Amino acid sequence: MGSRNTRERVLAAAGRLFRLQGYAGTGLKQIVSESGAPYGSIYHFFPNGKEQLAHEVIRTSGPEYGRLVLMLLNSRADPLAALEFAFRQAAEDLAGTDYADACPIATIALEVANTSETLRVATAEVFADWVDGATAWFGRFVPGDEQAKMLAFAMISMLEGAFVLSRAARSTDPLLAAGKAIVDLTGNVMRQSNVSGRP
Amino acid sequence: MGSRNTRERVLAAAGRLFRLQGYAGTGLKQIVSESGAPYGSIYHFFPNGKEQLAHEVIRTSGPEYGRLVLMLLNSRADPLAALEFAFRQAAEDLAGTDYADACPIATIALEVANTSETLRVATAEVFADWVDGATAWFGRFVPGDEQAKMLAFAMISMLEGAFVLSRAARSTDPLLAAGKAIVDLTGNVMRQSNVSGRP
DNA sequence: GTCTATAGTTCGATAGAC
DNA sequence: GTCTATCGAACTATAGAC
Repeated sequence: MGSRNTRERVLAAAGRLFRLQGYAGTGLKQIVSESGAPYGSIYHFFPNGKEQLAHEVIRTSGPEYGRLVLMLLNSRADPLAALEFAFRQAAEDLAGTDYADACPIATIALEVANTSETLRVATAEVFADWVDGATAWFGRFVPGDEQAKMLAFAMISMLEGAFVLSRAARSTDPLLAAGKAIVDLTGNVMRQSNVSGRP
Repeated sequence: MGSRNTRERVLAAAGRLFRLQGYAGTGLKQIVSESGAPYGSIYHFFPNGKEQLAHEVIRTSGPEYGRLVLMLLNSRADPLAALEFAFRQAAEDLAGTDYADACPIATIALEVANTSETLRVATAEVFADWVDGATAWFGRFVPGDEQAKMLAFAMISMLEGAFVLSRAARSTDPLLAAGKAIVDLTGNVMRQSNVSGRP
């Protein structure tokens, strides 16, 4: 049966459209139209309608994007080179997709923060997992969980914020500046911990 | 005549609702309902309808928020204390308004980045003005326009991104961590420029 | 079980009463 | 000029044919 296939095509189309137009700005008709599925499929696979569909988009594309970023970070042995590479890659992906492929859940997160408790919690859990993963990654290079967590918050906030500015300006400058900033910040934290005292 | 008054009440209600629910998620009927204005007032004051209304919201609340942040930064002589104060104040404002009062145009910016060229350009211009203002502010403490501009991008990106995470988690932790990060980063840049060479 | 047709509501926008 | 009533087109959700 193409069931499983249809379900995933609907999810993929919904994810793409939510990223591009937001949650409220995307209609179910447009989703089935783009995925080539009949309208009834939505309520067959997602009985709770649009909210359940968005919930599954958040819980699939969110962790998926987190794994992608971690993979970029782990592709370089030097942490500073890895950070620089990850942000440059994010910038190239963004510019190469007509400034569409940024964070898959940020627009939804802002839209639903005060309108749907269910979806807000789902986005919060995704971000929390990202912070945990990034904290573990930074923990390999800086001592102390507080400093690693601070760098994790800084990196993710910087990435999310730079996505807002870069998409608005249709320029990779904010993302590249954000990459330089997190590289500088991380380098300074590493340097401070390697040197025990001051001359 | 209460005309001018009605127009501003509509603008205020629209700004409030766009921040809380986004652009696509807010209906014109809800805006006139909350502002107490008759429905026809929208098309009387904003002949181009919803898009023109959003355009004016962006071009009024955007610069207004930029001035607020610059005022917070200028309220302390020490730049690091000023940065720490501004981010702490943003965190308190957010928590004190049920996590509603974050950036007035970020949600709209993400929603319209690929759907309305007119509104995208409007948000881009607001962000560009913020970056210019912040670059001038940082320029008072670090030498070189490139470094000041990098810090300006970093500060604004960090603020915007931390707003996303803090609103989703209903926690001020991301904003406070972002504040600590930009303080550290700025302090390091200032220190590096005060010391001419390395031993 | 898969899909179509449609109900019921709300949207942005406008015509026309006053 | 100010406002009300309503339009046509979306929307989400569902009932029911096949």
